[in-house]
Amino acid sequence: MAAERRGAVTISQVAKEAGVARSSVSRAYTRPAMLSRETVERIKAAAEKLGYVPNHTARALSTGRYGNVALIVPDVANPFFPPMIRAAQVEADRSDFCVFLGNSDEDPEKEDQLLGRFSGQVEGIVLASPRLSDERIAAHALLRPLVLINRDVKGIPKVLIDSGTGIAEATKHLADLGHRNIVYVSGPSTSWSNKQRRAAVRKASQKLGLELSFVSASVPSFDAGLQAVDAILAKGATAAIAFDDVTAQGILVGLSARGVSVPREFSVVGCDDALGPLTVPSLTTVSSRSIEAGKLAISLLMEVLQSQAVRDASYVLETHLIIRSTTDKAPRSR
Amino acid sequence: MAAERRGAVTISQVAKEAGVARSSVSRAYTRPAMLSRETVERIKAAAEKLGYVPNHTARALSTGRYGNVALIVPDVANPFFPPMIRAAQVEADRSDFCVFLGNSDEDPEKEDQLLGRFSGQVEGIVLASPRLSDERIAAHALLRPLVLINRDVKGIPKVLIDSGTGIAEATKHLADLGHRNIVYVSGPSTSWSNKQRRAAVRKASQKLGLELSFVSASVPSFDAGLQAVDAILAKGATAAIAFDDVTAQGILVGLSARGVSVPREFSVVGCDDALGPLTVPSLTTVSSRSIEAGKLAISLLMEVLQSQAVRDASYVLETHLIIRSTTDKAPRSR
DNA sequence: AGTTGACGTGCAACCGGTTGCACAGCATAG
DNA sequence: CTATGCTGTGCAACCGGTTGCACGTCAACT
Repeated sequence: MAAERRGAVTISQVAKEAGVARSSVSRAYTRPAMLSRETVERIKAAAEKLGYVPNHTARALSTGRYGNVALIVPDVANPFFPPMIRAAQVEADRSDFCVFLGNSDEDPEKEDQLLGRFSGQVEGIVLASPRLSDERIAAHALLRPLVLINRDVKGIPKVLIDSGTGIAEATKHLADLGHRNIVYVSGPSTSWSNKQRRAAVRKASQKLGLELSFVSASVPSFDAGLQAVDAILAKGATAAIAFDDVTAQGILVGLSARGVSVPREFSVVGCDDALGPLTVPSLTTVSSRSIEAGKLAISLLMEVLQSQAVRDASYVLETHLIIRSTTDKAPRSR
Repeated sequence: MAAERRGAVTISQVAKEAGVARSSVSRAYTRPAMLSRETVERIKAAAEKLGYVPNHTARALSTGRYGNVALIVPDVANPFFPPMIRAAQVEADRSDFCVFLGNSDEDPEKEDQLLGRFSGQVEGIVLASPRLSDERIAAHALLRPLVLINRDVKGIPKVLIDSGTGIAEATKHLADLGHRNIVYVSGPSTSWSNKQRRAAVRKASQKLGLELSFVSASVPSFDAGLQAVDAILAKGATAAIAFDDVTAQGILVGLSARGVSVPREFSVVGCDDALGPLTVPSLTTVSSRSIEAGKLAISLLMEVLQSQAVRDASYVLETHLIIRSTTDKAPRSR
């Protein structure tokens, strides 16, 4: 057959096989219209026979186009991200790009490092829910085209999931059910989404005359939710809105462990619809649109790469409340 | 302060500035011992002054060392994989490698494509739970160092999570609880893990004199589990062992929707411990060790890259049963 | 003093593609 | 029948590094 000797088939081997110059092989792939139909066919046939695959690295060297983009997320294991990652990957694939995935472990410094390491080998970067400072983000954006998800830094293109609308609906929903005293369980302090959600719940509570208090779960995780339960109950509230679904699930399990029945005695609302109907009882939450966000971020990045001009574009995706089974009428007394 | 976007500083500029040959600049970075202390310093100073950063891509082209590895999984969104991905990434980082992540969507053909696309820009590949045929895997292994997770192809290094031991324990556990008729809900037919688990449950059932039947959920997902419930109940069994936790969770929710109480009326066992204590009731399952597998696979790959010799190494990780709350005594009658 | 060899450096070929330019062949226009 | 213009192809330089080999220098050893 073909394709032995330490790795891949090169353009030269294909050229020899097809009896043409190397440049023609190259053109058969990059500008087939420049060649006669016949020649292109012959070259493709030879390539096929030998199992030729163009070498991205070599191409990148001469064109400056790497054909790679990077996606950096704070935590792959957080169910909010995998669907986004997948969508981004599919979208990148459509433009024939490969994706580097980086995981910052919710650590700004690690994020900074990853950005540095990647920027030498990709054409552009999508930074999802960054924990990094605005200044550092802006600095990196100078070196490489950058698109943000859920972060608003001036002059940098971004996709924002506006959970504010959904959170407002959630607050209203709780008020309608008779809750007068609620808790917002906040996420990472450097998270734009957290700030936004916090602000939205505060504003809506004021408007509706609800008593609102805060409990902090600095990292969005099941355990953080679990550990926040005592603090939540101490506030004397009858309902909680959590930063995200994962935290909410921790709260759910923590409440159950303390014998507090949901939704009879206590209502819980999540955010991001990352768990779907998987919890028991199934979680009332705010839709997330993370799939669209991933897709959009990549296509935005592709646009930026095409047009060179760094457009200061923003896409805002609105959200809404999804009512399932963890919210119900406020209990009579507490 | 040179070095803006396009016109990055090259080795030639540094060479000129320092008054040496390009090769010396190169050596100042790769083999400083070959040069006199003085020359190295002069070069480094010039580089610093111009803001030189070595070009990763160019280096890769001439050395064949890309500094990248790829990790391909069937489904990022399946909770079994993210911890593994993270562990792999951390381990790769230790050797200063970047990770490309590929998602095959459980599709052998997509997997084949990804392998082809990546192999041009990485030094080695870790293929987790592949759905591809042995032949294709072997073919790719010829082109690039390859390490498998949960797949046994002769002559290719691999990390296997032996869920057989855990599954055997699970079967015994059910038998001890008085179950006489159980179901194994199988996963993807091309999955090595599935074959292994299926074989283990069959063997243990025979030994213990249990009646065993099979229901197939071709893709391991929540929905597939949900949809398998009718078939499971039709078998007249009192307990089910599912291919994985995600499927088990679907089964759990499906049973609950049909008013079947777990574990009072029906027992369920998952596999992979991907969900931890997150389900309600919390799932009895088989430990997975996916984190170790990810880490091990990368370090194995690094060894292979170092030693060139393609060692036919296998690591086998044993598993055991984790008893939580979805298994209990078999009901009196059914 | 003449050899030897280690050391430091430069030359030039390569890695696998891309691309500006030259040129041959042929059809059409003058 | 010669000018003109296209079309299709090849040549060779280039992208930014790495590396085998050759060469010059100088100290140490016969």
